[in-house]
Amino acid sequence: MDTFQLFKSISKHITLDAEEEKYLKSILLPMKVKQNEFIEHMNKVTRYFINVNEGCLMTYYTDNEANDHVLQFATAGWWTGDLNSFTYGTPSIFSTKALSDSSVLLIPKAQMDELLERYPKFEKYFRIIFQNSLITHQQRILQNFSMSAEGRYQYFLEKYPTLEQFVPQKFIASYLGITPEFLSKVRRKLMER
Amino acid sequence: MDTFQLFKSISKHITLDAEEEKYLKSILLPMKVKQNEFIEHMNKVTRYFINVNEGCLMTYYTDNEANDHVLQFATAGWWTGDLNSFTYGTPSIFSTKALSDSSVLLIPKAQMDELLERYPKFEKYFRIIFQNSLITHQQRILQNFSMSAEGRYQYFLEKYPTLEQFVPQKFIASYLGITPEFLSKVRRKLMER
DNA sequence: TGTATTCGTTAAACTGGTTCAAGCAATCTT
DNA sequence: AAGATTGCTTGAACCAGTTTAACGAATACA
Repeated sequence: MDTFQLFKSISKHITLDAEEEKYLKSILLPMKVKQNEFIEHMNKVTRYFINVNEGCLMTYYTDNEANDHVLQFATAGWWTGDLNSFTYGTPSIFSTKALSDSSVLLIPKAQMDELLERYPKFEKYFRIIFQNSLITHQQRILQNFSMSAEGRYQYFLEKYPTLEQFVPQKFIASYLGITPEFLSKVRRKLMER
Repeated sequence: MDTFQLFKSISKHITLDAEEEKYLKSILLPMKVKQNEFIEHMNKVTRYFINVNEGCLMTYYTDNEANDHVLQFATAGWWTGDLNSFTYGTPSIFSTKALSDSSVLLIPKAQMDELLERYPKFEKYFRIIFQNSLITHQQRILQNFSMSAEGRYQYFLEKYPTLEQFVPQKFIASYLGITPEFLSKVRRKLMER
C-alpha cells in the first residue's frame, strides 16, 4: 500500500530519493481508529504528530465549563495534533479524536527529531507545511474579527465543501465560534432565501 | 553595528559559520522608519519579509467598513509582514506601519528564496520560527472563543508587558477584537477592584 | 500661540449571539 | 421492539459587546 496521502503531500514540495523514502516509511506508525476513538487526550503529553490517510479527525479544546472548541478538522493528507505539546513536551490542552472510521500515520517525537537531523530536506517540507498553516490561521483570526457568523459559515461551506459529510453541525458551530442553536438559526435564515 | 536583534534570534536555533553570516548580511536591507510611516501597503504585493530591530511595528487588516483589525504587533527580534502575499505574490490584505520610530531589516523575496536554496540551514531556522508562530496563533484563536474580552485583555497585559509603552489603546482593542469604547469600560471595571 | 485633529472616556440605546427549556427524530443499547 | 441517549430545531428571555453621540485632554500644526 504505497498510496499514503502523506507521500502525495510531500512530493508537492520536495523530492525524496529511495533511501529517504525508505527511512521515512520505517518510522511511520500506521494505525486505524474507529469513529469517536481518541488518538490523543488533553492533559497528557502528546506523543505523536498525526497525518490523516483516510477519514476525518478533529482536534479540539475543552474549557473549564466543559464547552468544546474546535481548533481544526483534518482529512486525507492533513497534519494535526497539539503542536505545542508535541514540540515542547508540555501537557496537551487539546484532544484529537476520529469523526469517522479513519486511518492515520503517526510520527513519534524522537523519530521526528531524528528524521529532521538525518535528512534536512524534511526541514524544507515542514517549513512549508507550517508556513501555509500559519497563513490559514492568520486568515481565520481576521475572519472571526471582521465577519458575522453567517458570513463565516458561508465561507466555511465554500472552503471545505467535503467536510459536511463527516462533521456534525454542532462541531461546525464550535469551529465557527458560535452555539449550535445559533448555527441552526443562521441555516434557517439562509434556507429561506 | 553587529548587534542586530535578528542574529540573536537566529543563534537561538542554528549556528552560522562566517560565510553564512556574511552572505545573510549582504542580502539584508537595513532601514529606518519614523512613527506612522508605512513599510507595506494593502492591495500591493508585499516585497519584503520584515524583521524589527528597534521600535515597534503593527500589521493590520482594514475591512470594507474601514475598520482596522490588528493581526500582530512586532518588537525587537520579531518577524512580521503579510506572509501570504510575500510567499505567493498575491495582493496584500495587510498594511504594516511603525507605531514608533523604528529600525528594521528587510529581506526581498528573491533573496529569501536564494538564501534558503544556498544555505538550507535556514530552512530549519524558519521552520522553527513558523512553527512557534503557528502555536501562538492556535492559542489566540482558542482564547478568542473561550475567554471574555476582560480575560483576553488581562492575558495580553501579562504576555506582552512591554507593548503598552508603544501601542495606543485603540489598537490594543483592535488586537483583542473589541471596540475602543468597550476596552475603556473593561479597564474601568478592572481599576475599580 | 491658537486651532484642529486625535485619543480616551462616559452614557444610553441597541443588536448579534447566548442561555435555558422544551420537543421531535434518529441512532444506540439491551 | 422499547427505552435511553444524542443531535437538531424553535422560541423567549437575556447579556456581552456595539453604536452613536458628546466631552475634555493631549498632541500636532500653522
